[in-house]
Amino acid sequence: MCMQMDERKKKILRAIVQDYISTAEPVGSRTIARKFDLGISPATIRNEMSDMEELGLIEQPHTSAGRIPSDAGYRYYVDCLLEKSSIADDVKDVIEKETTKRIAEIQTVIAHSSKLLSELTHLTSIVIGPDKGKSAFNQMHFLPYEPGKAIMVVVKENGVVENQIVEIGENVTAEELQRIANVFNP
DNA sequence: CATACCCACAAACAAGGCTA
DNA sequence: TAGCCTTGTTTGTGGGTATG
Repeated sequence: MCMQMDERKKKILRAIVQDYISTAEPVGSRTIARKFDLGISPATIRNEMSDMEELGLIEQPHTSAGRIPSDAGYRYYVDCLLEKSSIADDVKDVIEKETTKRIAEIQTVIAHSSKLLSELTHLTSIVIGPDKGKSAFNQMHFLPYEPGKAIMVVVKENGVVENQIVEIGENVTAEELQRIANVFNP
């Protein structure tokens, strides 16, 4: 599932994704060297970035800009670089009880799932259903952005990755965000 | 052991794009 | 338009390895 890549490339890709998510600006080698303290020079980072661009993990908006994560880069980040946490047993029990109920209509299932998620998380829930010509999401992750806000990263089944800043509660922790995402993810 | 070669890395430089 | 930021390329250096 995750292509073989040395640890240094993984660190650089993680830095690019995290910095791009927080700034929404292309990330340069010098920026990475300065902000993430990887113990290597910008020139070395540039060489690694060049390799990762060949692999299709990052891309360059224009000649003199930094790099941004490609769809494949986001996918790799979500699948291979993000650490997943387990769901608490009591939460699992609630989900299992609710999901075994017989519900005939799809709209009711969606509404019911959304309501359950909101009750479990005390947050706004979002349901994305498959639509003609569009794809459903494959994985979802939330990344803390600033107090009261998080970045929602959605990886669709066709590999397309979308992200959006969403409002959350002031006191929601990163662990809680991860738990919410785990409810959606397989 | 001495030498040659390869590889990784860093520094310096030129060039292109963006912005105030 | 100047200054800044970024990239790609070139060059030099140091460490590891192979060979005679």
